[in-house]
Amino acid sequence: MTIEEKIIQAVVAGVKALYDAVVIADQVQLQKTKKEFEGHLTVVVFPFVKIARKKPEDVAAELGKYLQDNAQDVVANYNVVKGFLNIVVSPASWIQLLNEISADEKFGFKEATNDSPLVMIEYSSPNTNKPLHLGHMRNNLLGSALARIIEANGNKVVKTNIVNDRGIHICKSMLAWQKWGNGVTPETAGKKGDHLIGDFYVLFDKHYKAECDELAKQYIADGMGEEEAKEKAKQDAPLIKEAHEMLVKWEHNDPEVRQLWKTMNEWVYAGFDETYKMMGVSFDKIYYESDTYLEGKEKVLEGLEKGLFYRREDGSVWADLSSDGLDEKLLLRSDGTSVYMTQDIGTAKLRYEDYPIDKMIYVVGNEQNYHFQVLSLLLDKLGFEWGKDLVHFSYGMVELPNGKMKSREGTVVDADELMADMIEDAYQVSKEMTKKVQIPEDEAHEIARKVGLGALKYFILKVDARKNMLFNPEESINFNGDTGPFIQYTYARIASILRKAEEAGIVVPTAIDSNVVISEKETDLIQKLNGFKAAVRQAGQDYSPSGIANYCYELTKEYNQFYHDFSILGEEDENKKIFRLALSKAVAKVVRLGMGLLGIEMPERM
RNA sequence: GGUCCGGUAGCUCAGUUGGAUUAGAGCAACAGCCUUCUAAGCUGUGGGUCAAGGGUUCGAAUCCCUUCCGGAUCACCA
Repeated sequence: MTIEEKIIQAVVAGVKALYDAVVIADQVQLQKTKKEFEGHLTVVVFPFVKIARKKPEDVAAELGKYLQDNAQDVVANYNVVKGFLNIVVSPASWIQLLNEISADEKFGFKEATNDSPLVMIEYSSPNTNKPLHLGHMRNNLLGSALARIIEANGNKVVKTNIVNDRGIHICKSMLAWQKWGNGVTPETAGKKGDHLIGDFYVLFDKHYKAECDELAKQYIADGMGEEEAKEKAKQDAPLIKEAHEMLVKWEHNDPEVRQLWKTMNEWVYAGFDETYKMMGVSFDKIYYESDTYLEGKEKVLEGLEKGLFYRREDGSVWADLSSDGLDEKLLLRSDGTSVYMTQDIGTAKLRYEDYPIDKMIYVVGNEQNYHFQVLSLLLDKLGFEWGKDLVHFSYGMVELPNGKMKSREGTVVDADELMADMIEDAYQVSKEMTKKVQIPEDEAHEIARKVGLGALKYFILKVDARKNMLFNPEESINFNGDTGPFIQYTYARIASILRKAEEAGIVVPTAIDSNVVISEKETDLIQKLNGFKAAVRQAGQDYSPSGIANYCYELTKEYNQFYHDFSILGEEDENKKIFRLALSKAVAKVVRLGMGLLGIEMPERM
C-alpha cells in the first residue's frame, strides 16, 4: 500500500471513529503540502465539517491526533492551518517508497492482460502528393506518444495509418510529371520521392494558376463579372480538366494511369518511410484509401435498406441528423460515387473485420471536429459498437508568425529539413561546449541526433494538444530551460555519476536502509518520483502527452536543484552516499520511462 | 447566423477532479555562482485587473450565465 493509500484509509477510519459517519476514499482530498507550510501531504477537512458539526480547525486537530495514534508508521507529525491538516510523513516511509520504485523496472506502467481492451489508434494519414510538414509532425508525434501512453495504462494497442493515396490531388502531381518531368526519378534527381512528387504538385499549381488568370482575363474582357469569371476559369482551365480525366481513367482501371500511379506512390512511400524512421514513428497496420473507398458504399446502401438513411430524387443518399442536433449529411453523390464520409465508414468496416476493436481513437486536426461528430453518430447507427464512444483526439494547428501553414503559398516548414536542421544545431551547440572528455565523432553525431530530435519533439509535445501552437522558424528551438535537452542533460549527468560509482566499485543495493537520515529536498524528490504513476494514469485518462512532458520537466528541475546543493560521490557518510545514488538512479529511470513515452531518447552523455 | 474550441507576464506555455495572505515555469533583460559528481546547470531582481462583468460558496484562473476578442466548422472538397 502506498503512503497516500495508507493515509486515506486512516482518514476514513478516523471519521468513522470520531464522528460515526461513513465516507468513501474518493471523498478524502489529499494533496501535496504547499511549500510555505511544514509537512508533505495535506488533508483538506472542509468536506467533513458538516458531518462533524465542528469548526474546521477542530476537525483537523482531532483527525490529526487520530492519524498520529493510528497510523504511526507513516504519520510522524502533523499541524493544522485553518481547515488544512498538514501531515509530516516519517522518513522510513519515504525510503521504503523509494525502494519500491527502484524495484519496479517499469514503475508507473500497467501491463496489458488478455482481458485488456483493444484500442486502435489512427494517426498520420498523409496525402501522397507532398512531403510531410510540421503540421504532420505534430500529428505523428502526438499519435505515437498517445499510443505508448495508452499502452502504459494497460491496454492493447494497434497503431494504424490510413493513406490517402487516390484522388484529384495525386492526379495533379502525376499529370505534371508526365508533362514536364522528362522521365525524372528520385534516383536521377537525387531527391527523396515525396519531395520530388511534391515539387510536381507545386509545378502543377503554378501552371494551373497561370491558366486561370489568363482565362479569367479573357472572360472579363467578354463582359463577365470578376468573381464569376474567376470561378469559371477555375473549372474551365485545360489543366484541371485533364487532371479530372486522369482521375476518371484511374477509376476505370486504365492500365497506363494505374501503372504511373503505382510507380509514383512507391516513390512517395519510400520517402515517407525515411521520414517516419527519423521521427521514430511506426504502425502496426496501414490501410490505403484506394482499397477502402468502395467499401463504404456497401455499408451505406445497407443502412439505406434498413431505413437509416434516405434517397433523394436525384439519387443521392443522405443521413438526416437533425434529431441529433446536426444537419443532413451527404453519403453518396447522385452519380453514386463516395464522399469523404463514405470512405471513413468503409475504413471502419474493414478495421472492424480485421480487429476486435473496443475503442477507436482518431488523431486528426480540430478542423474536422464536425466530421467526427457526424462519423460517430453514423457508425453508431450502422451498428459499430465503438462508434458512439469513438474518440476524436483533436489537436490545434501549428501556426507560423505570419499565420497558418499553407502549402499552396509555400509557407510550410518541411519535416525532413526541420529535423536535419535541429540535429545540426545540436551538433554545433555541443561542439561549442568545452568538454573535459573528448567524445568520438560518431558518438557525437548520435548524441546530436537524440538531442536535436529531443528538442523538437519536446517543443511540440509539451504544449496542450488542443491549443494552436506557434512555431517561429526565425528563432530556432532552444536548448536551455524548459526543453528536451535540459531533461536529457540531467539524465546524462546522472548516467555519468552512475558510471563513476561503478568504476569505483560501489554497488547500489535494491533496498536502502530505512534509517538513513534524509533531507527535505530528498523527500521532495521521492514524492515527485512517486507522482509518475499518477501522471501516467492522468495522461491516459485525458489523452495528454503534454502532461507527461510537464511531469518530466518538474522532476528534472527538482533533481537539478538537488544535484547542485548536495554532493553525491563526495558524501562522506557511506549510507547517505548509497541512498543518493539509489535516488539518482531512480530519477534517471523514471525520466527515461517518461520521455520514452514521448518517443524521446536519452543520451548516456552529452 | 448555428455549433465547437481557445483568451493566464513583452514572448512561449504550466496550473491535476474548485483549496491555503504572495497565480507558477521557461525565453528575453539585468545581477551573482565553475581549483569540487557535466555551467545545455544553479541562485536572485524586475514583469499580471488570470479578456470583461455578474452568479454559485467557507474558498473561483478553475463551475454557471452574459458580453468582448481570436480560431475552426456548417460543400455532390478531402
